[in-house]
Amino acid sequence: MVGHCTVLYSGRAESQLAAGDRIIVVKTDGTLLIHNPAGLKPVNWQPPGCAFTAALKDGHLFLEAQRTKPRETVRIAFQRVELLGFVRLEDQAELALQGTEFDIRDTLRSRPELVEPGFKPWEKERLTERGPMDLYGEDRNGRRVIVEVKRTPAGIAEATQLWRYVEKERSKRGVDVRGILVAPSASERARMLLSEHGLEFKAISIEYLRERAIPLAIPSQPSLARFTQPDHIDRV
Amino acid sequence: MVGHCTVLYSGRAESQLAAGDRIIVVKTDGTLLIHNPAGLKPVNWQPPGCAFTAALKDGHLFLEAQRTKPRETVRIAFQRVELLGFVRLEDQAELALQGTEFDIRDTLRSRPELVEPGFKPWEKERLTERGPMDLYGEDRNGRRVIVEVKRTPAGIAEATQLWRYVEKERSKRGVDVRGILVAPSASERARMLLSEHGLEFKAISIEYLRERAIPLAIPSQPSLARFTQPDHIDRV
DNA sequence: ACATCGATCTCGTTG
DNA sequence: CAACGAGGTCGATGT
Repeated sequence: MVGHCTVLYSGRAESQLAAGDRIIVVKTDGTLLIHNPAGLKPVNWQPPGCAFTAALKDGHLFLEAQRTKPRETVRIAFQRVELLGFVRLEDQAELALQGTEFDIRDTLRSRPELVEPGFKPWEKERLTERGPMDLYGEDRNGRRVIVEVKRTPAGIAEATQLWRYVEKERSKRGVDVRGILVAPSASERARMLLSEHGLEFKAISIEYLRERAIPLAIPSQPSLARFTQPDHIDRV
Repeated sequence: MVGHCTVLYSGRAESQLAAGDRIIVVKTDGTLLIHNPAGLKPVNWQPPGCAFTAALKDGHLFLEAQRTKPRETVRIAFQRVELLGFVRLEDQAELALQGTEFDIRDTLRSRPELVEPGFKPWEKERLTERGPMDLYGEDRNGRRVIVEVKRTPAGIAEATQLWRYVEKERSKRGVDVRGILVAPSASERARMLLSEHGLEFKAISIEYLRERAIPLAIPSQPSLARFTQPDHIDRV
């Protein structure tokens, strides 16, 4: 739908939105999206699973989306409906995505020398009382090594995360536990925190890793052949 | 737009999406949204600021959205266009939102006794080399107090965040620095980490705080009167 | 149901 | 511009 409307939200927080033109999407799984003319994120929304009620009063359309757990309500009052389309959609396809942290961790597990020559990872996602460690193993000298992997530039929060794991492990096993933060880069403060606690940073090039990644099985999609870019392009 | 299409994404990561029916939204600020029939989040997207190119080839529509910084491309190949609407949207309204962490922090700053009787906060956000602290001040005995506020149940990450701030302050000022995590609740592991480092947890009720909140100026919106729920409701 | 963590996070703020 | 942190985060995974 497209229309001129006001929006009220009440639940974990509260919000009010005065009259304006918006794009509204209602999905069959109980999702509601209300989009401004600009911006990526919806100005208001409701996650899947909510119940819709609609009503007409004085020639105006009202739409309400309610969900429980938590109890939240979004109410739309239309002053004018500009466009209303109804389409039954069919979509079996699943998104194939490569380049996630998960991929990087798997690559490093099968090519541990990229972290450090002699590194022997024992486990990935080792669960501890301080949370799950990305990689856990030992170095060439038999010292315990905890590795935290990031696909984006690491900040102080990521350094702190590694510190959290290592500190507990050291208190249990003694000081002989190393911690390595593996990321494309690290902020100055992140490096500071690492060095203050005897932790290490290892820069990795994502592009380098991608070349060395275990080739992932991409679902066969003959239709993708259609993506050959055409010769003539019209600027919109 | 609504149509049967395939989607390729390449940029910070890579993705392929086989043919299916989707809802596509193109905004004038250079935003692209591609939505599955189900789910809140778009299956593919492009943030504001990208350039669109469109083309027809063999009777099929192709749409490409490209942005720089980082260089990313989303390409859509339509097998069939089910619906195409074009509307010029006008929207001056700004969302008014209450109940954020910012609101809670302001409430606690003007009613510091809700954190602890005798607590005297000094500044709103104290910027340090370990990041900005929510509240900083002293208790009734003149001891330094660092407060980290959360509006949602606190986990180990939130406890670690407070720990990060306090640890640095202690190393500079001596051990006499207190840290208090203020949140609706805290996980078992979060409480464990706090107690292991001499930090404290203070439970607050969001509802209680909302009642005591400084009344916020809600923008005058006469149109909101239209939100009176109608008598007759039709279930969709 | 809870806890933890990644995300093509996005978004605002601040230095 | 980078960095840091919130988000009505969402969503996926494991206990």
